Amino acid sequence: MTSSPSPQRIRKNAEDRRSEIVRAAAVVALTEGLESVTLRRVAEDLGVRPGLISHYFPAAEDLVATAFGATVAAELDELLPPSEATPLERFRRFFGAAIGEKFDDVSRLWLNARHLSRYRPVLCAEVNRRQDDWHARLTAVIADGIATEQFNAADAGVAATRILVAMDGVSTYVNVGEIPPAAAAFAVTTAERELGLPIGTL
Amino acid sequence: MTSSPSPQRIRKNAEDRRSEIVRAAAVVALTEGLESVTLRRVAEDLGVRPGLISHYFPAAEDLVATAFGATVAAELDELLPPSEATPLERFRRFFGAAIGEKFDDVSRLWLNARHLSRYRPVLCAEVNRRQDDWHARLTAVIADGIATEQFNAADAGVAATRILVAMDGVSTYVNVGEIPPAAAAFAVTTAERELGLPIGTL
DNA sequence: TTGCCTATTGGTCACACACCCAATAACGTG
DNA sequence: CACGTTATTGGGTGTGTGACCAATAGGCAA
Repeated sequence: MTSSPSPQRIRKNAEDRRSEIVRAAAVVALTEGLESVTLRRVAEDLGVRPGLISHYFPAAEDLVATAFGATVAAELDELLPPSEATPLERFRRFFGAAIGEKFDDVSRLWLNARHLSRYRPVLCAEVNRRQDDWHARLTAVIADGIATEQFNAADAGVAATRILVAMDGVSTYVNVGEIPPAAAAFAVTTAERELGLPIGTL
Repeated sequence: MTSSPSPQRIRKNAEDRRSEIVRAAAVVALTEGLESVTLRRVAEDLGVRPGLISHYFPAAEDLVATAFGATVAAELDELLPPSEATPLERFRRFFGAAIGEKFDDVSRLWLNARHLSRYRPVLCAEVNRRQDDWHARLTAVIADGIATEQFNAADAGVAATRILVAMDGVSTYVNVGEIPPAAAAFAVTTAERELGLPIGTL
């Protein structure tokens, strides 16, 4: 006698169920990629029928975009949180956290999303939104540093853009073997140069 | 009366047929993405049965990797051909050609391949190979420039890596709307700095 | 010309996907 | 307690994929 397949249906509050779905989708997105975020896959993880996911996300693409957005927003808050610390300290924290296994997963996710944006307009819009969030948050920190004369840069927005481009360039290699040291250091080096900091500060 | 579906079978030399298949797959890869390189799709483009593609590429993944490799190799030869020109001229030609619609397609392809490498080991190996080709070719040009004192850089290989990372960073945005000017200029700026050239040289 | 090799066909199989819909059961409200 | 809303199920449809295979026919060599 196998354990009962628990055909009991548990009815939850709509909002709770929805966020539960998004959370499960986000886990799949982060660990296995956005292509693996399917109605079946998420339903299976939640021990629920695929039709239920369809009920909350009539178009599967919306779930994918939402899962991406939720994951990336959480990561931004973790890497560059609102804080009383000095801009320099915040940057140190930022680059300190931006290494290691977990960050690689997020890099993979960005790469994934940027490629998939080619085919999925909803995801594309979400990527643009989150990209702008990052740029704005980074620009604010840099502007603060310029105002307090800890940084030396002509234009905070331009500096933010360049730092982000450098980071995106490095994370491009996340799926293809080892990242050469010269490439890995490029992001930090770029930041130090753009912010007018001595080498080795960050 | 529709035109006859031409059920006549044309038997070609194996090598010719094979390269014909790779060429068709490369076109699909460049215009519609590596995910669209399927047995059926390529067969349809050639007016042939899917089984025939299977005959030449028993594993579909091999065709995908081959199509990517062929496309990228051709692009490298076009952008950075063996030449009698000076290193500076070759760089000017390089960045001159590295803009416009066609190059965007190649950027998309790289992004595509780098993401897909996450799941497909054969493609991953091919990406690494082509990446090394690019790095080697670029390093050679830079080393030439250093030897003839047109460039000023400590390490040709490191300079090449940094320039490539910057370019990859910029091309990251190819699928997501407009590329901000500050980002677009970053690749050229990086090259000028790494090669010890005055701004605006390239 | 005969006969072999294999390029090529035509079809099938199993799988995974999104989407749709009718039936059902849980929950809140009267 | 009865009723209506809706979260949830179960199943079906259509499409796309790679892989596999037996039968066929084109071309080359003896």
